[in-house]
Amino acid sequence: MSVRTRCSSCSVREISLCGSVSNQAAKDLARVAHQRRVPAGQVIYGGHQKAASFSIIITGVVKLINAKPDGRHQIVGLQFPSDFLGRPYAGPTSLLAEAATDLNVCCFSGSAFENLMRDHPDIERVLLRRTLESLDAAREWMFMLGRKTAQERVASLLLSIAEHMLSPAPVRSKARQSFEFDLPLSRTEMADCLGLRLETVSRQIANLKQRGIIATGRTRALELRDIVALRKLSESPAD
Amino acid sequence: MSVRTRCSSCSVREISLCGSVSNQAAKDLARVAHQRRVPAGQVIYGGHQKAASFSIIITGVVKLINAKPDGRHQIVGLQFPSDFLGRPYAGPTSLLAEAATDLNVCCFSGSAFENLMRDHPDIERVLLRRTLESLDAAREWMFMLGRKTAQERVASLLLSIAEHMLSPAPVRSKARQSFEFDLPLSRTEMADCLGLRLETVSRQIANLKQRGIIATGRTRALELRDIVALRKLSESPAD
DNA sequence: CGGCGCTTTGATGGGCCTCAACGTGGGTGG
DNA sequence: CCACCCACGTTGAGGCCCATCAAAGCGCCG
Repeated sequence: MSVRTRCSSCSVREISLCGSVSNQAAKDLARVAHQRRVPAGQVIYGGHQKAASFSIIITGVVKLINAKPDGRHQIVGLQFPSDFLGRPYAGPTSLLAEAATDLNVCCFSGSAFENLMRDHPDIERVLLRRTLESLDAAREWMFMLGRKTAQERVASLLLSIAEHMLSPAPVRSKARQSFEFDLPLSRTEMADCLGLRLETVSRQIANLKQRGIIATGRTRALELRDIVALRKLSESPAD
Repeated sequence: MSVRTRCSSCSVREISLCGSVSNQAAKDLARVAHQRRVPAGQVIYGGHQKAASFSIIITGVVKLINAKPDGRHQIVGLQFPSDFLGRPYAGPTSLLAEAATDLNVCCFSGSAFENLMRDHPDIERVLLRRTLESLDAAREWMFMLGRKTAQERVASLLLSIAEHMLSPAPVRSKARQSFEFDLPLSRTEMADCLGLRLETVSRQIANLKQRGIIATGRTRALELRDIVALRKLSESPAD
């Protein structure tokens, strides 16, 4: 299940935490790192489990879910390759991390990683930067949940996913006007991201398809045919 | 305008950043700190200003606003006494910090503080902890924006404000069943927090008043008469 | 074929938005 | 002192967007 990591061949090394810390810190991290595969649907960490572990996503997408006892829940974050996964200094929380797709992750045991954090301030510095960026992203997301229409929300989500799925290739690149990828989320999951119902998401996607702004293949395949129009729809309330 | 700080008499020292770092770091911070008064409505930092400064709130409340060119905006955070204010490693952002009430803040110049961060890893560690807590709070808020009804939202906001305004006295304390304080926000601002319209907020407050769960004085005075009922309403969709 | 999970599409209703009018309190200047 | 104003809050009436309920289509697998 776990194998020794070969960092030199890691596809996200350059842009992940490991690539942003000192050489010594990177070496120490590598010593306690193991690669793991995680099937879609598996919970990676939950509010109750004490022994948290930390990891870096190599391939795949993770949902962060805020779930309440009464059954309502809201996806409050998506994590993509190179993103750091885990909650240092964790207190009791209702947050749940679940694999949205099959994953490859680079995994660190909780205690080992926390010791390394203490020894290497630059790890903490990088985590601080990334956490601040997550906070910015969360606040952008909050605007969407509070103020955007259903159409804007769906357009925003598709763009946001596209930007992460296709990175480091920039979505704005003039070289191509069209982009294809597989959605990592079901309609239900998209609705859970957006504060909508799955039927509403489905209708909005149908609408975008009808306008020729996107196209969908059989299952989760998606093609963005008019990024400019999609970006416009993601920011203005009406057509 | 600015006066030398007397940390020994600071009312939030114990629970603020200064109180959580090493003695040496606290001394270095004190050397570059100045107290300032900020009138309600003043912008403390905005997306465009390069030279950010950092501060700790001593008294008063600050709104963090995500404002878009088309005029829509959403309050994405409230900051209370002892909270840290500022965005290290800031990039371009549409975020705006504005005084919701008159403030007393303890202010650090941007460059001085960033130098101190480099010299004292424990400052960064404390910032990381606080940023992670802000992220948790933001994700709780996201659930509210995505999934709660208007009534739940208003109840949640009143409770959240009460918990911060009355701290460190715990709201759950059995000693008192009723709590009074002045709301730091107008109806419009509350609506901006909750992703609602001000009329909706007004109606929900009227409803709570009618049930005897809260009482309002003439202006912004608020009394929570039945915390248990309010907490219940903040978590369950219907009555 | 038939069952299952996911998606799509339709019909209906409700919760909140929108627009509008009125009430209220605090400040100002005659 | 009080008329006036203005910002803010309250209350009412109507409509729209999205939730809800329902049913059918589609791809997959045994």
